Amino acid sequence: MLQLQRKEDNMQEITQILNKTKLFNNINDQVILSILKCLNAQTKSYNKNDIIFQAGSTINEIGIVVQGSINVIREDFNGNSNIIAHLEIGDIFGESFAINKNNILPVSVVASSKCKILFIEFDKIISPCISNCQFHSILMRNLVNIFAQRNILLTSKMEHITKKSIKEKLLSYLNEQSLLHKSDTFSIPFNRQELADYLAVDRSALSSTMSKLKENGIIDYYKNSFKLKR
Amino acid sequence: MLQLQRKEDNMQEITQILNKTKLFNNINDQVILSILKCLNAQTKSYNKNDIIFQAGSTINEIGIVVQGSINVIREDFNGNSNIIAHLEIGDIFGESFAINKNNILPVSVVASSKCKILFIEFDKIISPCISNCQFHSILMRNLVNIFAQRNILLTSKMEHITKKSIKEKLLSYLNEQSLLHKSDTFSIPFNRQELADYLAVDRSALSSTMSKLKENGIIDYYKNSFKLKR
DNA sequence: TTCCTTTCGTTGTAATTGCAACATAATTAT
DNA sequence: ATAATTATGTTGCAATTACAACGAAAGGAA
Repeated sequence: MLQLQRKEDNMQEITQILNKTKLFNNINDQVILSILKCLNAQTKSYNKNDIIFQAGSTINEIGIVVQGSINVIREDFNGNSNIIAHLEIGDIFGESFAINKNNILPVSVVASSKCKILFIEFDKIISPCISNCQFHSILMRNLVNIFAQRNILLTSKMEHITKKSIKEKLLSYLNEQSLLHKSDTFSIPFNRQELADYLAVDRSALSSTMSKLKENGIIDYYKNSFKLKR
Repeated sequence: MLQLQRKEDNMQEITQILNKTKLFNNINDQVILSILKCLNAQTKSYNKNDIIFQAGSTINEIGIVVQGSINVIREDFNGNSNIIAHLEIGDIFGESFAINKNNILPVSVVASSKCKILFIEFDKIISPCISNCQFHSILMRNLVNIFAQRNILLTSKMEHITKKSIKEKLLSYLNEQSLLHKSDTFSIPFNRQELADYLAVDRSALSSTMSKLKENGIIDYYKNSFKLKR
């Protein structure tokens, strides 16, 4: 059963958590406090398995986990539910959907433990506040930054994954890394398993492909250090 | 050779184009004109093959195609260039990178024909303007909407594509469509080839998979109308 | 209608991949 | 140093897929 508790929380505790998030990046604690007031941010507490957002609905608030953890799940037509993300303290959710009431949630958000969520109305973030506080625009910029960053990551990942063979996927990724490092020699932030997961391929098949590429003199590598040859 | 021409354009013509774009959605022509002035938007003309944005650089302006067309290309380490997008009149580019000077362009933008680009400084969009014009926030909202929309599309596509078999990819997609239509019967906006491209699989292999699923009574379909059974 | 074009389904084959199982190397803990 | 754990490489096989080629069906145009 869903149980909600709405109460005035100690916002100072929450501030400690928020100042480590991307949304409140570059904003000091006192200012965070005043922004929270200005935005009329509210917290709600949930028990394990309580539904925070329901698939099929629309929302107008973004959520930030300030205690406990939550799962983002998708239920298929047969009722099988699938965890597609696990979010912990400091993580933000709902931002892509809260912005537009035409966006229907394709997933549900469920408390995976006793947790506390800070909600902020999207409208209040996006509209200049009455007092026209100068830090509002920093918050706004941080928000757009979060979107842009995720967009860049998703787009480039998509480019790699849509290639048809493991070889192509890998080289697509390595080429991008090479470009970003402006060098044919660079390190990547993944181990083999993580790289395989990122490229959505089997780890051993990836290892095998890498070996062949090394054998053919196309790449060289040791652990997570790579060199593109030719 | 790169040839730039900067001149005062007939902004009224451009307004006709802009009012059909997502960025200037819900903004009428006169207001667009005043926004363009407020943002000090500038146009530049390019000849075919001129470089508009160079990979490896950083940018602080978004671009909107108002004449001709452009290509987004990625060059690999061997110098082979790959067209990854073709943009036409009304299309926006650079928005994910202009927001943050730490974001290095992994792609180049090149004129694929004689073209004219409208540039708007991202800072001017994101910071409240001095005259605090009321439509600035609409523009801002439209921008964030563009980000959010693309995010949603990319995220769900990613979810489907990362599945390992064609069957799983297809069912993942169909389940989502079913959820969005809130029905087990629905139409999709793709023909077979487009669906195959979207899921990054071979068309005939997709057809074959679909036939088997129909045979096994898991789905039913006719052209682009589908029904999930059980 | 008839012709033409596009879309879709089917089939066979070669190639690729996932998977499991194991070997080896590297890292960490004791 | 030794043991335990983790990361990486290798191999064979079964399953899946891409690809090409073809034919049927559907839709449009003359």
